[in-house]
Amino acid sequence: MTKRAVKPIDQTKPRWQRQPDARPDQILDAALGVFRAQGFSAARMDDVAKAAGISKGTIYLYFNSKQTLMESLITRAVAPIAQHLNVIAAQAPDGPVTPVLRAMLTFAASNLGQAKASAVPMLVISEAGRFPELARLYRQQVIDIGLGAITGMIKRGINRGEFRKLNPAYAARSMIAPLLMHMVWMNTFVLSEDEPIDLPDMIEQHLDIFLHGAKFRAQPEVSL
Amino acid sequence: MTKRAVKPIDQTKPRWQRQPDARPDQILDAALGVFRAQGFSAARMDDVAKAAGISKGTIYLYFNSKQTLMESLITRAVAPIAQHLNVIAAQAPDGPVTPVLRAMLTFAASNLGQAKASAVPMLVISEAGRFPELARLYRQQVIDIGLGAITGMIKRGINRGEFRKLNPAYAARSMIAPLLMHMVWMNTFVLSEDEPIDLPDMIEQHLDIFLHGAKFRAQPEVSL
Amino acid sequence: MTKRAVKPIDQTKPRWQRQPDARPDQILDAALGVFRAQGFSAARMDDVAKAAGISKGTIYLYFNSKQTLMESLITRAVAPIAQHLNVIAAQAPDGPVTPVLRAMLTFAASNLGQAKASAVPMLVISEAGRFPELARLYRQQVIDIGLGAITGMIKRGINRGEFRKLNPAYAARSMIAPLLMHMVWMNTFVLSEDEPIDLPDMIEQHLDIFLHGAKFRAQPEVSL
Amino acid sequence: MTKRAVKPIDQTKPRWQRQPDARPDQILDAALGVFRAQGFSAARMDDVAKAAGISKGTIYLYFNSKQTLMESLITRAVAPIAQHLNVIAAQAPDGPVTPVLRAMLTFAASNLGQAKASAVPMLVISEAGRFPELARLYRQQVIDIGLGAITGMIKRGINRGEFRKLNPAYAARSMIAPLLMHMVWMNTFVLSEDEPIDLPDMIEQHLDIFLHGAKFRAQPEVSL
DNA sequence: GATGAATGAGGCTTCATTCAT
DNA sequence: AATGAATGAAGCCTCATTCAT
Repeated sequence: MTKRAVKPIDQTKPRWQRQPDARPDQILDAALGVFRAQGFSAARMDDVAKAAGISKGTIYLYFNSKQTLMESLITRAVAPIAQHLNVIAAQAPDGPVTPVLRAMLTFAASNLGQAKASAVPMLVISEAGRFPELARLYRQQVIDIGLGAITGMIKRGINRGEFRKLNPAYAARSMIAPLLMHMVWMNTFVLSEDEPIDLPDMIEQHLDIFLHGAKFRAQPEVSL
Repeated sequence: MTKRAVKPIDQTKPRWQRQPDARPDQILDAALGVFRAQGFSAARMDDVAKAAGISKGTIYLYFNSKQTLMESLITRAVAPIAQHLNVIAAQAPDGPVTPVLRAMLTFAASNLGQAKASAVPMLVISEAGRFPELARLYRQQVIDIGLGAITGMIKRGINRGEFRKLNPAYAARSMIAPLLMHMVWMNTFVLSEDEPIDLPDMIEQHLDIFLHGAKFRAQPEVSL
Repeated sequence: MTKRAVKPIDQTKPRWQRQPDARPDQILDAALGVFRAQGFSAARMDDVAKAAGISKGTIYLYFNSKQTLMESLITRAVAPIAQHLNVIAAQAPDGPVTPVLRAMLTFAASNLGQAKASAVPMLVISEAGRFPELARLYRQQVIDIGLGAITGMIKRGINRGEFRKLNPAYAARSMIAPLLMHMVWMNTFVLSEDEPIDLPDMIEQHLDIFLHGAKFRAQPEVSL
Repeated sequence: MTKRAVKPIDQTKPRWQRQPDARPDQILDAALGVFRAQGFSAARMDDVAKAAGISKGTIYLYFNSKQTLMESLITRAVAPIAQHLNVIAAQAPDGPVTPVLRAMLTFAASNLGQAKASAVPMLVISEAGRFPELARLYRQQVIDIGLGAITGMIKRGINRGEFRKLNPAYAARSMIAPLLMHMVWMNTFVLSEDEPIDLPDMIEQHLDIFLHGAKFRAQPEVSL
């Protein structure tokens, strides 16, 4: 009496499929979407289930609790990023650092510029108060490595005389900050009527400003 | 949401109207602290009451709901900032924009560098999914004005030939991004064992890089 | 639209009364009734609340959990019994133990014979698997003291030559067992069509058998 | 309870009918162990399955529900006991009843003294509130017959002048109560540090007391 | 027959909100 | 105005039961 028999064709399909291998990722993807849209606390497990196309109980076959879901979400995101950052850092050739830095930031931008990729860091930022452990994990596994690679490259630039004498940690922040800002912006403040931001363009200009501004200056101009 | 008891507060006024006496501010201060520490959803009205040193029921004499509390919190923060930014923008003198921009960013940094001042924007960022209206309000009342002032100043610099031809909106982002990043950092990723960041120092170096990198270049160097 | 206005007279009564002092006992009484009828696990907090004439949430103002409710129930029952048993034991006069034992069992019977008084021990028996701690508490606070007093009295009877040489612990069990059995019986196996058992009569006869059977025999008859 | 799928089991037979092969007994044995340890409600079908070394779904090939499992458990236990009691009662020879009663109680003790044999009656006692039907079944098929046999024998003893004039129903209770008490004790209140109770010894002493106490007395002693 | 993944109703518990005092 | 006891809707989670494999 409650079932609608809209498409008799579908009656041959089973009500559900066994997918023990695919489920965890399927659930995590759904959770990511729901958590992003509503925040962790406000999100209901029912919504996650619905988004994943399964029943509420099934989630608990794969994750012990809502918290575990959140933790797994972040852990899952951390691993590949950390790995990739390490690869990039290891492959940096000798020679001028400017093109390397340009490549690094461009790569990061092409990555975090996508809504899905930035969802996890945004969750980390939003829920850091509730999940300090995960914030720490993300920091150590992702940020420290990424920011560390950039800071190291800047140091090398300074040593080579390519850049003037700068605080490399601060310079690294100056360099990547627009990327973080863009991430926050797109997830928080962007309005539908806004003129869209072309991230590659913005990053290119930012690099242009930054790299020029950072390079060695024989006689510093006065009075900026 | 379905029931709303009649409250002595004048319903025709906006809900975030400041009450004449000190209670509302006392409550909002408490709420800010609790919301920051636990997130909006996880925070309990009991905790807010305890932090304010009053009973739970008393909160409802001044605010209709938990949501209203959040809304009032952000609205209360918006007004003075917007006002102040307007004043600064209006007072900008003619002449070189570089010192003006320097002053603007330095001022903003000295402000948002404090934990309490950054609490509200962090809340907005964290709860944007749940309170898009408030994110919009904050954007329009604070960000658009602040970012607008900076963008305008950069435009003027371009027109004066002080800066080279840049996309001013992007340049403004390049300029203020480290400030936002610092805010996020301090509220999310900072660890107790970190070497502390000296915000004024960082901003000074950032301005040095940025303003040099942005200024007019007779013959652009090739291939950075 | 949902409210029935059956008796306009009652409209003057408040929907609920503040009774912070009376609540805990009120709730425990209700819980006892519900647990007895349905068993602990099968009982729903809703039912307890309904039986207590309050809302479900109110229970949690006074008890942390369903388990706590159970624990409090037993703890509440233990205290007065233990106390009373101690008093009786202390007041036992010197001289023949037979009348003392008779008084003790008669008292216990008049007490545990009532359905309400036996509800807690029956709960303990039923839920011992789930709450071994509570069974231990009941054992030590009630049984050990009560059984101990009887055992001691029997020992005295043996020493005085009033009883023959018996294992006092076993004899004590022989003596009180019908009481326990009656308790179990009334809560488990009694049928409406049964001829009712007159507990005082039964106990009297039991005492008659037991005390005669236990008393000193000059020359034990053979071959029973 | 609302839905019941068609099962290959013949629905016309009583639900507790023993299956031809070994599976049902295997499951019931497992269920008995789990129910005893955790109580009926707290026990999970998963645990029963694990204890039986099969999967959860398999249980439902043999039993329609958790309730049915419980029912079958008790029903299975009832049949052989009732049968055996009947045999004993039928074989009682003429002549003095005292040795017959002694034999009956000793037999019962040697039986119920074992943990496994007492598991079912303990379950009945614990879950009587939830399964009054089964309590009634147990009462009628086991207790009424067993207790009836003893009561009858006592009556005969009275008629023969072996015992004095007693209420036979009460006397039967006086006689068997320590056995029930021992069962409850071992399943509920026994502590590891207790001096162990030697059931045969206790029963022997109890019989000694009881049978002496019950026998005919020419001139009743005064003032017990 | 057997399995165990999947379901979904239902319980305990929390907490924003109400209201008698 | 203030309190805090009381409410009740709603969410997380469990687990008996079903069903595709």
